[in-house]
Amino acid sequence: MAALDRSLISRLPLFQGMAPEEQSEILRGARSSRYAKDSSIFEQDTEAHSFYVLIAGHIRVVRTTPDGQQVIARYISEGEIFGVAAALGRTTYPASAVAAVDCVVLAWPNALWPELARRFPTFGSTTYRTVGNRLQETQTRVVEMSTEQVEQRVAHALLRLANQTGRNTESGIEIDFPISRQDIAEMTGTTLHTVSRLLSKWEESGIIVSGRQKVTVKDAHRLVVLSENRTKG
Amino acid sequence: MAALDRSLISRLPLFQGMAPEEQSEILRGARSSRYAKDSSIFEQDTEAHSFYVLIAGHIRVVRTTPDGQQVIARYISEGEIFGVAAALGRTTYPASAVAAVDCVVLAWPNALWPELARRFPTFGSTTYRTVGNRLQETQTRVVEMSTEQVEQRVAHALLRLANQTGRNTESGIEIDFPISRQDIAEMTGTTLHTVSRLLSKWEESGIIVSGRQKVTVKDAHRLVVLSENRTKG
DNA sequence: CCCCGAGTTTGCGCCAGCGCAAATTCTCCC
DNA sequence: GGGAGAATTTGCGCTGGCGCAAACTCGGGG
Repeated sequence: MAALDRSLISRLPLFQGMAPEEQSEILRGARSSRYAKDSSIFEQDTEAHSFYVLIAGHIRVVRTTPDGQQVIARYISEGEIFGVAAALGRTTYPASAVAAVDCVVLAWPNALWPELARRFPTFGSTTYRTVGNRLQETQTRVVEMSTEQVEQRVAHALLRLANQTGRNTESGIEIDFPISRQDIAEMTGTTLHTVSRLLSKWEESGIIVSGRQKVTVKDAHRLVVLSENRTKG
Repeated sequence: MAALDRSLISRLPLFQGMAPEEQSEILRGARSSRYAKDSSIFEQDTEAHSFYVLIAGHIRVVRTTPDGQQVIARYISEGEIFGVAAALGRTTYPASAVAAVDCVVLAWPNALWPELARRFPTFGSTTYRTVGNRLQETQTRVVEMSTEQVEQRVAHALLRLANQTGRNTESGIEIDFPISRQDIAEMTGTTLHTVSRLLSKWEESGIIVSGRQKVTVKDAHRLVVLSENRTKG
């Protein structure tokens, strides 16, 4: 903890509106760790012992089916809380969390959750607001998978990534962590082949530029048009 | 409230492990209402003013897309809490709730949530456990839609309905509220035609019997086999 | 600097499941 | 008891997107 930049941490949305001494109190219970790229912070279906805040990096939350297929539930960005099994009364993690790049996280033992939530209501309600957002996002994804074509879903996914984790560069909005065609396929319920074909097409028409594990959105507006392109119904 | 059977209410899982006087205290803030079949308890995207517990009946939670397509998010059974926007810091409902049959519900003004959650931690944590379950179920649904064929998804949906709201009869497990082919289609991301074809096939092989807005599972085991039948991957 | 392997692209054939349309059967209301 | 509308069934043709396979390309490690 001592090594971490306190001012950086106190700027996190999770701690907004809390007095500095309250923040310190909460942070006292945490321990920080680093995770190398591709290492896992926790594994699906294992005993949940901690909840986390991502201080630096990007994390992929993945669910694996019994026959080994993977589905990416979401990406976690800096400042977000994750692995909140404790807050929802679960004893195991429903998915695995894997570092998409080298990461720094804070971890609290689950045993501390009840006390923290009681003593710092802001902390609790911010967490539950996050849970609410995720529930709604997940439901939105169900709706998309039920009603949209693959092209629209991939367009939506890219737009979401660009908004949540996009970095503005001279050439457009670049997704600032390595993401493969396979990853995008696992986010949208399709195959890497189909994603590759779509990205090729979009690159040809100047909507994006892409490379190995890299996508830059050049023309978000046209992507929005694609994502709304009704074909069913 | 006075008219309602107190013993029935105190038996709800939501109130388990609470002293009778605590239950009374909580119930004091509630008001009960009836909703006729097909009437809506609340509407998507409207200001959230209350949270609810279903005392009797079945409720369909539906999300409608901008172009009018509907997706059934879930069914609510007796005893479940729903419309918990307040607990998740939301100001509007993300979906509509429609009575699948005539219903009786208890409603609390959202303003009461913080106080209730603070004074009755059991009540709060039970609610959040429910939210956790729903988040996980919703994610499971995303995984299913990503990795399974339509036949498996419909089989899963029927099994889930049979488990959650099934009524044992001499001829099998009957889903005890009216459910159309269209409803099943909206739960599984397919069309009523495809659902109809599947149910016809299953009826022919004796796995189910079905009629107008009615499905009875006769051979759950074979349905499980179908739901696990790997074809992709 | 070159090689290896992971990531990507692209072609080709096929089929699950959708859209459309029409016929049929309940069920409830008059 | 009969009619009307809603729900369901079924046929048919088509296609989006998947599976398979092979070629290619990039980037990092030796």
